[in-house]
Amino acid sequence: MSLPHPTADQISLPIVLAVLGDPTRLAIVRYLARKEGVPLNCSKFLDLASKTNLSYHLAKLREAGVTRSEAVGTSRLITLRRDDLDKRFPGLLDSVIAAADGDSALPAVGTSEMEVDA
Amino acid sequence: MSLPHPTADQISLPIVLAVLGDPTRLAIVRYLARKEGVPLNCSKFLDLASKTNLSYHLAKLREAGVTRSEAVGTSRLITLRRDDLDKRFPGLLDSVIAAADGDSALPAVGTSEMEVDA
DNA sequence: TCCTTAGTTCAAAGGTTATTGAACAATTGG
DNA sequence: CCAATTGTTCAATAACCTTTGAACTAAGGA
Repeated sequence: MSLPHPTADQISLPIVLAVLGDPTRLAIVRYLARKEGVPLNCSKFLDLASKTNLSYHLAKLREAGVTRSEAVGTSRLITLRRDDLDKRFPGLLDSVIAAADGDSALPAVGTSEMEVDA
Repeated sequence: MSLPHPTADQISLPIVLAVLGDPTRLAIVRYLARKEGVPLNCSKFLDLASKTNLSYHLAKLREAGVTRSEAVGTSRLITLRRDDLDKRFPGLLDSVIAAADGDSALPAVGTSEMEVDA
């Protein structure tokens, strides 16, 4: 873990909610939840935003404590901080993801290129 | 119900999350959840923000579909739209409120003047 | 009718957010 | 070493958010 992350107890509910309130970031989190346990690099999200913009949104998610980013080579391996989020806000992440999955106004996550590699 | 409200299926998850991501609005929702069933007028929230500012935040909550505002005389009676939120996003509201209650960084809700009248 | 109470609307200010392209750094493979 | 790959930083822009005070509307009571 190379980049600055908040500790579990520094994670703030209003900030988490505000960060998840952006459609691009919510899509990133849904994507991560689908592939839970598998660290993904930024390029997996290039269909959601430009490279520059992704860097911005991924930093927001990391700073809020929603994701963990580890530098490996020239890549960043990104994972959901489910353990810390569940400890801090039990049930919240699951109900947000379930709500997103049930919201027909949001694009379905996990089509075509999700399966190109594991 | 006099003011414009979204229908249940117009309620958008990202908008709800973004709206709840503001500390003042989150406090209002916690307050409403504590007094669930009892319609509150705006003056009940004057310890959270100025009258003008409250008008702004309550409009945001109403437009997002989080609250219902009914005009009665010169008052607005405000209630949580728990029925619609639960139908649309099961468990979300409860986990947000529980998370807020468990977040020691947020001020405790429902002290002193909550009991002045029912 | 006049005043008070309850809340909204308006315009302005100041701040933050999202997005972009260009330039940059760092690692890795040839 | 050179070049490609991955991702970040910077500056700029446009949009949106929050907060404020002053002015306003609408209802209710004396």
